[in-house]
Amino acid sequence: MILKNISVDCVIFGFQNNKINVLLWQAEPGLLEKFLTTAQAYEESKVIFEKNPALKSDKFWGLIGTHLPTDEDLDNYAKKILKVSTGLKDIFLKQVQTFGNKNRVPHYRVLTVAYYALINPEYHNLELSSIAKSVKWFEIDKLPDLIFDSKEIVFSALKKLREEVQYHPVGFHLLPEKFTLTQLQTLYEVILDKKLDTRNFRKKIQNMELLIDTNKKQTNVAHRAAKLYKFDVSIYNRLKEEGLNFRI
Amino acid sequence: MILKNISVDCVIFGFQNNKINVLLWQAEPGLLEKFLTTAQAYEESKVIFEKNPALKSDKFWGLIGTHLPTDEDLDNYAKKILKVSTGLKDIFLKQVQTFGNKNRVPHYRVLTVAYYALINPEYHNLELSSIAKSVKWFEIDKLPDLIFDSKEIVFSALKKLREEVQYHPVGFHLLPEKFTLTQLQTLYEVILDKKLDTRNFRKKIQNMELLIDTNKKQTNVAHRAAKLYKFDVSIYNRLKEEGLNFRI
DNA sequence: CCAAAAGTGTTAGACCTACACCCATGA
DNA sequence: TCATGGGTGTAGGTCTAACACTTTTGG
Repeated sequence: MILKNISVDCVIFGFQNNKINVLLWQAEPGLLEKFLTTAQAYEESKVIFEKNPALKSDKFWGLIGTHLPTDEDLDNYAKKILKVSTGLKDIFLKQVQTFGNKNRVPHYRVLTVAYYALINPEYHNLELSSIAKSVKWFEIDKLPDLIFDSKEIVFSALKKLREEVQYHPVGFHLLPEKFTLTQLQTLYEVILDKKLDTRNFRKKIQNMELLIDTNKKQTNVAHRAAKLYKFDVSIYNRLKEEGLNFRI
Repeated sequence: MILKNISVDCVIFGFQNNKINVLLWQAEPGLLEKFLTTAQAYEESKVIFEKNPALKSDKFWGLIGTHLPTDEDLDNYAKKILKVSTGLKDIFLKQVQTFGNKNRVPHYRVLTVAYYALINPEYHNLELSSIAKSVKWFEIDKLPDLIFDSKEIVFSALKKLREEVQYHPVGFHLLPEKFTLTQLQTLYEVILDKKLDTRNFRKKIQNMELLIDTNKKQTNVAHRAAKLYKFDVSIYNRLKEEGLNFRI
């Protein structure tokens, strides 16, 4: 059984071509089989699809999500959606907000609990293939037409990320395991939409002692190869609790 | 009609006797009439009450809230709950999080969208009288037994407040319109659970230029009377957007 | 040897921390 | 005149902002 009045949607962010990207899908009842494990849940969801032409149109894209099955914990189910749509677990995932205006979805009263996830680019192409026809990355400033109030949800999630990134070390989740300081700086510049001073940025980062030099370097670049860093998990965990000050 | 799977609960914070207080109630179907305007919504809610003995017990207290009627916007309905339970509008109110573990409420699958509100002490006694027998302030560290996972919700809201207060000028909503710097400092000390240095605190606050001297003073105090300040609404609005750094 | 990005240090000003005494008021 | 809390300044250290050139690499 599913809860007809509640959906769980994930705003999945990636960082590619120096842009924030969002993973969207064109949901089809066929795809839902991946999520909804009982035949009944699947049938119930399908009925909802039939009633909303926008859900089936090729013109509209939507956030990855489904209605919440009655036998699933909320946070866990968001994780499950991520796992199925990207093939990944242990992804950074956080509840954004619940959207509940009464006319946000035509024909039904649906509250959407929105989450945002941050995906490491090493995994951007993994597993998407299995449901690839209708799942696609879009640059945040070139979003297609989105169903219902999904655009509002995406920008609320982005706003939340932008806030979060200033006070907690979450941005790192958008980078590969080993990254250069320039990649990190560009990431912050893109999220905060602001140019940063390279020397000051490096000093600030290095004072946090969050980064570990891997003693490796980029290869095959037509310029001086940059050092690769990873981040120190224990200091990361401490900073996550205590907060940090990244107002640069 | 109400949405049986969704409730809206408010964690209402006040600041009294130099403690954070929370407004709780012992809900009775009778009280619900104040919220649920159609007879049908009222009846449906009553049935839910009948099934959960904890809801009716005198031993347990709960957060102020009800199930969400189908014809109410989510955020607006939270405001309405506040209005009815405290008699006040234009209160600071913010969504905290949605709680959705599957067994958090016995017998039903209910997701709770939690909000927190900050109440100015000038209004602490206003209007409570109308439903007074079952609505009461409790100090945060002397909470009674709470139904379901309400205690977890209260502490999540407190954690959110504690974070919020460091980066946005929200704490002021817990003070009367005119307040002294010592009151403000005590408020921050209580929320952050940390002693602050008076001289440094005052310098920091005054540098923000958020406070306006009202040219008034306390009266009838057995010590030097403190100046009364209010805060500057335009600077408040700017800081609310830009954020501030109150990590003291 | 050229193009491209990596990497680096200093200075001036702002802000933060720690710390102790006098002032105004009502009882 | 006493008890109570209100109110203030300074010095040392740390953090921030602004700023330009040299290094390394592959082609």
